[in-house]
Amino acid sequence: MPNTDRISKPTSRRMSLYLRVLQSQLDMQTNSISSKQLGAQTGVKDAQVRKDLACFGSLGRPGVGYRTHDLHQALLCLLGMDQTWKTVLVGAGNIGRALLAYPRFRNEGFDFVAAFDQEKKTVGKRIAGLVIQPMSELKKSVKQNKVQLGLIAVPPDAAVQVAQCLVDAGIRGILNFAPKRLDLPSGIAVVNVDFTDALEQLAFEIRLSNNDIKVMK
Amino acid sequence: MPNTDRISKPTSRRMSLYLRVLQSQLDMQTNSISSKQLGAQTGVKDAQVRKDLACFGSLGRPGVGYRTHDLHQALLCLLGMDQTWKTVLVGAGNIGRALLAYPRFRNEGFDFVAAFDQEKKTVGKRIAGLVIQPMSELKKSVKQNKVQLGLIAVPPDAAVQVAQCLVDAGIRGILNFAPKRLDLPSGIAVVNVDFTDALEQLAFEIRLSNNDIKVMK
DNA sequence: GATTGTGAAGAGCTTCACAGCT
DNA sequence: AGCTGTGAAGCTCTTCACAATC
Repeated sequence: MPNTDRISKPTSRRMSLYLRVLQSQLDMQTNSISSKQLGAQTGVKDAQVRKDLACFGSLGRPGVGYRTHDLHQALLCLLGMDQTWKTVLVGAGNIGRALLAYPRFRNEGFDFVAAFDQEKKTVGKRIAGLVIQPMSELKKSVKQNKVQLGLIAVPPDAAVQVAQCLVDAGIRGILNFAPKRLDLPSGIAVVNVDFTDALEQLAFEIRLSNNDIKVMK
Repeated sequence: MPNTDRISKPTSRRMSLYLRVLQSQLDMQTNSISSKQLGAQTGVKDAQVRKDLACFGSLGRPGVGYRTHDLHQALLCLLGMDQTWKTVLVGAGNIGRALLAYPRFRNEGFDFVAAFDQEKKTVGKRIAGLVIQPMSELKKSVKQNKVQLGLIAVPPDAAVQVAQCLVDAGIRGILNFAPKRLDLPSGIAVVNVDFTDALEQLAFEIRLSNNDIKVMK
């Protein structure tokens, strides 16, 4: 039983990285993995890896490392990948449709039970096995199916309203692809994925390495 | 002329948030904005906003705030949005096609000059005004067009190879949508966008707020 | 009166280094 | 010998608080 109080955000992000390494290692029949190896494959220092994994108690064995199977199980459980998460998609535009079809989501326990869109043209179409429903059905569907997660892939102006609707319907967490800040009650988890943000970071970093930021009027 | 030495990663991320607020404010003819207002709309404390903006020198006026126009210009410039970035897409699957069609990219100065895919079925198709080319053309095209940015949206196993190819062709930065760590020479900027990561963070946060992490064998 | 810019304090994260275990 | 777990040191980021400015 991990001491979750001490798991910081940076740590939980790295946990995802460790999990990914473990998943590729499991196929290869490796019995153990050391903090050094894990670190090398994730770009993290070995001491940091050990600190991160300390929340699992004494999982590693000195002189050997961590049993891959046990560590994999522990990470799956910690990151909530040992259960199925009922999920809905709101917004079936280009991005939304790509997300619906993203095979990795289904493989990792995210079960899309419904998808919604405002456009009459889109409603009724079948994508990745789901028929797109009108927004008017959203609240009812989330409640009835006890959906826990919502993916928001609508234009920024609609995002706040959609989020509120999901929260009213009893959702627990939102993955937000709209470039818009969602100010939701505590108790509702929000993770933002913002493509423009990411590209701006990239442009900024390139300029930094160029020593190129001079023009500032 | 900002002192870029002191701009930390957390700060540059928030700069993107400030820029977004400014862009919506500009339309509304507001002359000035205070650190308090900026903070309220981004979820950042006012003192933090002022510290972040300190790299621009004395841009703000005590008692008044920051002139929206000047701040907007400064942020555009800092984040590299005052120029056009020649960009290629590698991988024209569901995600790749959605990215090509994402209108925000074009609006913010990212100019897609070419797109590539391995699948013969996909090559030759026209998406968002671009004809998908075979991978064999990638290196030549990047060199000839002096492309600076690459978007990688290929399966994880192919990502490393594609990245190497882009680097060899002289690219400056990579936005990586493949769930795979890219270990590239310093001087090449990499920003990762990992959907599975994001969903794992969400699942983890929900469990945290549930106080639900008990089972750990 | 309102707001900036910033030194100093506070909080948090990472790295070091080593005792202790296998 | 090799590796973990961890206290302590070092570093970075955030928040506070207030003099200076408009």
